Amino acid sequence: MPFGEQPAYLRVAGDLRQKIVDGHMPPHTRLPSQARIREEYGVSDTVALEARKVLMAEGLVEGRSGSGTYVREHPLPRRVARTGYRGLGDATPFRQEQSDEGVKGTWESESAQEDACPATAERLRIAPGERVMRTRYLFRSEGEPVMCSTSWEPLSLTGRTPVMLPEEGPLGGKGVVERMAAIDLVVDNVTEEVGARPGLAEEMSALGGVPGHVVMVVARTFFAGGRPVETADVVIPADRYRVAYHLPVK
Amino acid sequence: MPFGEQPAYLRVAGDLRQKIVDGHMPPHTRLPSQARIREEYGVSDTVALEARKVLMAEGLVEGRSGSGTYVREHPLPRRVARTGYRGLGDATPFRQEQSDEGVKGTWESESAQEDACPATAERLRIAPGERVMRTRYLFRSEGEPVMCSTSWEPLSLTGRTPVMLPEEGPLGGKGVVERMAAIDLVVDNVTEEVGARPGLAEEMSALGGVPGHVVMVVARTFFAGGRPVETADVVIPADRYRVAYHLPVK
DNA sequence: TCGAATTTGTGCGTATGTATC
DNA sequence: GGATACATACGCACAAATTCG
Repeated sequence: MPFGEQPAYLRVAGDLRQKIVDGHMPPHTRLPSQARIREEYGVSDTVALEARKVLMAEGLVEGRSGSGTYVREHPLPRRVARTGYRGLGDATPFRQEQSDEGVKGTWESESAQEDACPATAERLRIAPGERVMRTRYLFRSEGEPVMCSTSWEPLSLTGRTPVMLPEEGPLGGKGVVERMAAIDLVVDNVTEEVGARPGLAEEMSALGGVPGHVVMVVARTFFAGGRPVETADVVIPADRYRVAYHLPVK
Repeated sequence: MPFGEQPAYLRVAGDLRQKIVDGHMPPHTRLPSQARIREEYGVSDTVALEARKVLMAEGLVEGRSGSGTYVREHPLPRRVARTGYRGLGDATPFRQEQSDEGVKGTWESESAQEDACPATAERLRIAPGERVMRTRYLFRSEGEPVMCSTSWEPLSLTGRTPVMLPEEGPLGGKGVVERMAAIDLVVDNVTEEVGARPGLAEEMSALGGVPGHVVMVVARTFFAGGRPVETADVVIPADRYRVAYHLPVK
């Protein structure tokens, strides 16, 4: 390989990538077969294979054994979890999207008491093993599952109050801010930490994707007077959505 | 290959992975060399190579040419891009981290003029093809590359002013807010849209990873009086970092 | 329905360049 | 400089899946 040049398989991958992002090879187009690549670029079988592997790892194409290698759809991600928390009832990212963009949303939930695991305990600043209310959500937009989340609330705060179960009673489904207000806890701060990783098989089957697709995980914690009152992990498929924040400067 | 068995390279990779997560091979341990693997598992050179590639793609190990393949530190994700934009000079996520966590950071940059592509034009609310200043950054912390970004500023705002080049002149490297203040543009708002996807080969080689590792992309736009003055894509490896936001409620 | 051709995916052996020790 | 080790590259073989006549 001549001096200062990039490896052949990256050069081939780069050329094919260009044609994909340029639109010369729209989604569902079949890439040249390994043999064709070998001929067209004058490279070996190994180089053609490695080039395809790079594009597959990047999620741009998908190999179908016996058939070919195809350009995948790259859907325009929609915004979700638009923040600013400008009003009551904006408690979950989903309810926000609902109000912000007029999307009809529905959700299912399931609550149960459990002992706080160490990670949850640290986020809620309680002792590990203390009782918490865990609620799992699956949010849908027009019937399609779009994200799921798990939230935890310390029972030392909500136990034996009307808002102990997030989705039941007069304030059921109203969001953390309103529910906590009902028991004289003024939610005034929230932290969100956004991470990303390959989706687990469980999550992706619930969200209608395939394992290995990238998901974003928003670890959100609500505070009332410096004290954590709820924390949640929101799992969002990254190929369809973005998490948007709007902040003042200074 | 016998019936119902997984590929040899996955079997070898699985065995090595077990030893790593079990703690039998703690961080900084050197893996058996390709030749040793070939002998110990009775497989070919290719299989040993593919097995190492799997572990590298999973981020568990890191190959150092001429030296060996080493178990990587288990990366507890650190916070980055802590927001709130509480003060001047907090213009880039990196500079924030610098001030927030006392991390010594350095960066390289390279600026050039170009025509705005349609996507950039929309974000800056200018006409496609209008001239912009593009600046590419690679940020390092203690020598290690941690994130990279590309920013665009309309030359209709900064052209023929002392702050046209972000990293030169008296305000070079001072951040968007201060630089724009110097030409009487008061930056008062910022939007950040967080997405995630598999990293491209180019990005990951710059960031010390391999293609396919998950990255987060923060699309940030600064506004002055409702008008976009700078937009940037910040690429952050998701296995090592999280993007943290702290927001008031209401 | 069968079978041939194509294509991906896996696997083997080898050779060479280059970084590190 | 020499030995070691990774990284790239070439050429080949075969199984499984798919496509198509």
